[in-house]
Amino acid sequence: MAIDRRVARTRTALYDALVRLIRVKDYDLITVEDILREADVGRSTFYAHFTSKDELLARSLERLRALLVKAREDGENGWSPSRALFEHVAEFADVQFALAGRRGGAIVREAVDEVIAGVLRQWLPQATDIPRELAIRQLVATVNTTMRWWQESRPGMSAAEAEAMFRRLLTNGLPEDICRPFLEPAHAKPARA
Amino acid sequence: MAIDRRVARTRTALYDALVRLIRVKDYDLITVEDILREADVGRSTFYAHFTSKDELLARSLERLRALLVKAREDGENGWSPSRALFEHVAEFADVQFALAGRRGGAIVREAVDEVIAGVLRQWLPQATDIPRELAIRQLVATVNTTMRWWQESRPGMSAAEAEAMFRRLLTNGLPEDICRPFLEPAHAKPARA
DNA sequence: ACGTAACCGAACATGATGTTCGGAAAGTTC
DNA sequence: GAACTTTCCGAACATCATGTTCGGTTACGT
Repeated sequence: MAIDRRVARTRTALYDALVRLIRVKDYDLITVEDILREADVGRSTFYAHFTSKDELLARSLERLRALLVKAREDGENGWSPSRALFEHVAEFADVQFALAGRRGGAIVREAVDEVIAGVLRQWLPQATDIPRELAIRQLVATVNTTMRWWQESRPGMSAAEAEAMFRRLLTNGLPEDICRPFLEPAHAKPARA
Repeated sequence: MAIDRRVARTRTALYDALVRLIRVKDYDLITVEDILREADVGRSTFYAHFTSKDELLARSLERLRALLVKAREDGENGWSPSRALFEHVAEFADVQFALAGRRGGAIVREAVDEVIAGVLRQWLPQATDIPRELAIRQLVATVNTTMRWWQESRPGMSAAEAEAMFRRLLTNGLPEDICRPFLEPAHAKPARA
């Protein structure tokens, strides 16, 4: 009693269609009808499987979760999960678009964050020093930040380099001298720039 | 030739209404009509001032920008801009709601990030070590992460404590031992590398 | 007090969402 | 491969939010 071929077909058609569209236009400007047209699926069929576009997105991100889990289990190329993630994004660099758009980008990033946070909750040990949930969120945010910066400001950079930047940011933090104007009161300041 | 009282009145009425609503319901479930009702403003009037709900949000966040700039200039209480920001959020703790909601939360957070990034771009010096834009984004992301964690997981914590946590995260980064499962391949399981 | 600019609100066009339903077209089982 | 079951289709429909228009009213500035 396996799953009906038709449902599998329909669903992946929808997943693929969404991804294809997301590369080309801001997520929240994509209408359900766009997806229907792209996937060549009937309207009522869509709502038989998903309650909304957002649910489709969330469900289609199961693939990302799977990729992360697999990357850790296989240890392919001796890569860390972190490295695997960056390499993956390098391959599908057009996803940049998904993370870029203002309104839509925020929504997609949020969903991606949730997936990554999910796997990290299973992987990371109890923190000794810092509250665990905070550590997880910070880690996720740093991934997100680095990726976005990489894709937007340094699209030429290799995945390896980007990942190195990420590690540094994550485990060293930011140099204090850069942050000073935010972390210190304004007094001891020479001339205003 | 000052600004017509009516326009000032209308605008602040709309700003206030939006903030009031945002505390109570997810940003993207708020309709323009909700805002109109809450602010007691006519439909056509709204569109005479703003092109969309999102623009209203962005413009109303001018207040936040002003607060940050002022906090730095005054150096009130000898507080750093960072501290001032956390204190401010403590006062209006209900804003937590704005940052929480999934869809709407992501949008609001994005808009807030943009404001903070904007002021930091004027404050932070050239980075020696790390690309400036990356540093800015990382700083903003860390503020965001800490705030959210504070409001969601440790609502009782004082602004001072939360800000201390923020500084630590920002300038020290995360302890490596926590991150290991993400940064190392799964093989090298035995402790120590 | 007068002229002007802003506000109101109802009406309208547009376009997206989500539901319903009968019939066609798989798929699955024996 | 026939019978039974599930899914898919697609058109029609109700609903709701958006954004625009316009004539009439109100309140501002000088």
